[in-house]
Amino acid sequence: MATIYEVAQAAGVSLATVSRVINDSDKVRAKTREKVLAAMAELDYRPNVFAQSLASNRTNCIGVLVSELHGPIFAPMLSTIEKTLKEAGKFAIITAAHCDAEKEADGIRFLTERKCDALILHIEALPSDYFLEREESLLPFVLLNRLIPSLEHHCLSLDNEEGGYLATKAVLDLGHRQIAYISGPRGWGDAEARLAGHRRALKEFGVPWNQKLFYPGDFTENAGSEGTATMLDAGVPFTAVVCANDEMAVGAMDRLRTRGFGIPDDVSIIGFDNVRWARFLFPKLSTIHYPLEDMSRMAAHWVLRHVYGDEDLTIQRRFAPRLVLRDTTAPWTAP
Amino acid sequence: MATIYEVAQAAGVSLATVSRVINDSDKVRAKTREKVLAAMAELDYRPNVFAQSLASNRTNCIGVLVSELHGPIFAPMLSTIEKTLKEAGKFAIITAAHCDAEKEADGIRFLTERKCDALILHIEALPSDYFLEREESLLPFVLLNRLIPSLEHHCLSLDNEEGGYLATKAVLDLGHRQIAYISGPRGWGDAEARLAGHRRALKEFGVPWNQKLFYPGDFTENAGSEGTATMLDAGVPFTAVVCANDEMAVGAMDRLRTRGFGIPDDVSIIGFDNVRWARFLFPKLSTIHYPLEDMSRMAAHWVLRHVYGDEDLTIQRRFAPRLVLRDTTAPWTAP
DNA sequence: CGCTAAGATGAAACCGCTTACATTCACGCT
DNA sequence: AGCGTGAATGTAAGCGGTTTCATCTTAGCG
Repeated sequence: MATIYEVAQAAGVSLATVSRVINDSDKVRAKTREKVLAAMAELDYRPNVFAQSLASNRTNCIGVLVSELHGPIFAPMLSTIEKTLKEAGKFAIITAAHCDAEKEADGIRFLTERKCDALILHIEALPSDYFLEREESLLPFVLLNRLIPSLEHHCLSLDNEEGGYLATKAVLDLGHRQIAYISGPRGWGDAEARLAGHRRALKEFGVPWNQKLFYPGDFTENAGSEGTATMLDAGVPFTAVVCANDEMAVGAMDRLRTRGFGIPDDVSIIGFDNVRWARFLFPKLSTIHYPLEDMSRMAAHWVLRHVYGDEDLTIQRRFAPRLVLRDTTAPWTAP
Repeated sequence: MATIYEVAQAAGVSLATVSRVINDSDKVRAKTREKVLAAMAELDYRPNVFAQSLASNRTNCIGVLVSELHGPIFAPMLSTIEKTLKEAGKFAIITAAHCDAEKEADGIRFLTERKCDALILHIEALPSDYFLEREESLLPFVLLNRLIPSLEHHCLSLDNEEGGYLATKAVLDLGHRQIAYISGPRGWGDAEARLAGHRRALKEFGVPWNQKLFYPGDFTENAGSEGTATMLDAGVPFTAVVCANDEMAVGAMDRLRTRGFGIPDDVSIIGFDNVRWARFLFPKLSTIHYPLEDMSRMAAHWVLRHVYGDEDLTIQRRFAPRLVLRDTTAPWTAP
């Protein structure tokens, strides 16, 4: 592979000049630039990324850390981030941390070692303090889907509470009053916020909280199924089940069906996230739309704006969920 | 950030020695090693990846090129590859090429510029010749899901023909004789092979080919839906539809349902791929299992074996699809 | 036509590490 | 004690760029 030195020779200039045309910033006479470009083309020259990064201490890489590479949330997220960055000539370095605090810290360390210009983080386990303590020392970072009070500038987040509210309000508006709820893991920000929204809706409609219509799930299909069975067996009848994500809604649907309930004739179901396959289900799943692509794109824009100085980009930090009514929800009418 | 030089000073040795303990290969006296490690810990030293790569011309990075980062095939594939490599202390650099020959070539160029130690490629558009011409000049590479005759060593592939055969045979075995087929894009290797398997099964059972029971799709849900409508309108009755992937099967199911057909009572459906949500559907989708995780892991192993010399790994290059019978297929009995 | 200043180019010092080769060290033997 | 030897360590030359600063052009102007 040709080096900058050979290009310089071929073009009859010094390496400094070649370097200048590579970083097409400095003043190089048009004629000289031509010569150099010609030589570069001739030799099929490609700058050595490592030498560049070593010398310049810049990498044009943005580190992206997520819990998993697969899954209906992360995969589209990565896809959007990568695409947006690539369009801006930047490159994403992706790593997975598997919802483990230590691995998340490792991941951040890894990306830092790689001298990324910035970090886009979807943190699941690391406490907010981690970032509060490091606001200054860490590379520039955006947190996707977390809202840390005094760090708002770094946070892009979905209003999960509002989403939880919208989901439950949707079935309340349809006349349901006996509503079961399957939550995400207790203690997780998203899950708690969605639950809080649920409770707010109940309160607003004057429906008392009933512990027997609550099941603490873990966002898996299995939890949806088990939770439904448990609540069915608890003896308190319900006409709707609100799930904190679509995955659990699938489990709930399946279990209800095997127990002989019609959806939505006997029981309405609503999920959360609006993952791609939600509309593949039968009946098509009503759910809360999580503007995942918008948020992912915005994370990339945040970096382009704040790290690379693209002033044209406007940054939105707070995102609103949206109700998507499909076929698993129906009005409730007294039998 | 501390440099190797400072570590050397702190430990009272030369940088060469520090370098030796970093690459813990060479003979360093145990006591010296201790001193150096202590100094490294003391200074919280992290080697500069770029300086290392520049000097050594090795990166510990494996380039991975796929069509998309999202989707039920690519996301799990990336996830598995990344995980396997990480466990071996290697790192994946991931890039997407969006099914475009030029972008695929760009992607390979990109990964080559980054001086990856090897390439794992899921190529969609680039012709086999590209690789035949470059077998020598390219970085070590594995092709996922393509079988190029004289390049078998580089190819991991699924027996798509056999998969196509199994799918159609499954419904034939159930007594169906009027079988519609929705294929993938004509000209794509996978799609053509699956179709060939379908035809082989038909022939084996003495069922004549009927052009009206064939619809050339494109692997999208919409194609499944449109294809089904088209064939329904063609006037040739059918009792089963075999789809070249699960996505199209969803479309087919939906369309059949809106036209008033029961699944599987009136029409059986079988897909291909066994994507994660296939069992979320109702009825649960019968399909052909694509051993995606096995193949992805094997791609990582190929690299560990052939590039990093891990002799313990055995490499399997050919993978067999497997029939997964669930609830969308039922025996056909004359009305 | 000569002088000046701005603009274009070049020389050389780094960036932080690896590695071939030279040097030193420690130790067993005669 | 002196020597030979292999192992441990040090020296210094890159790896391929960027960037500061000095030097050389060039054009404009009196």
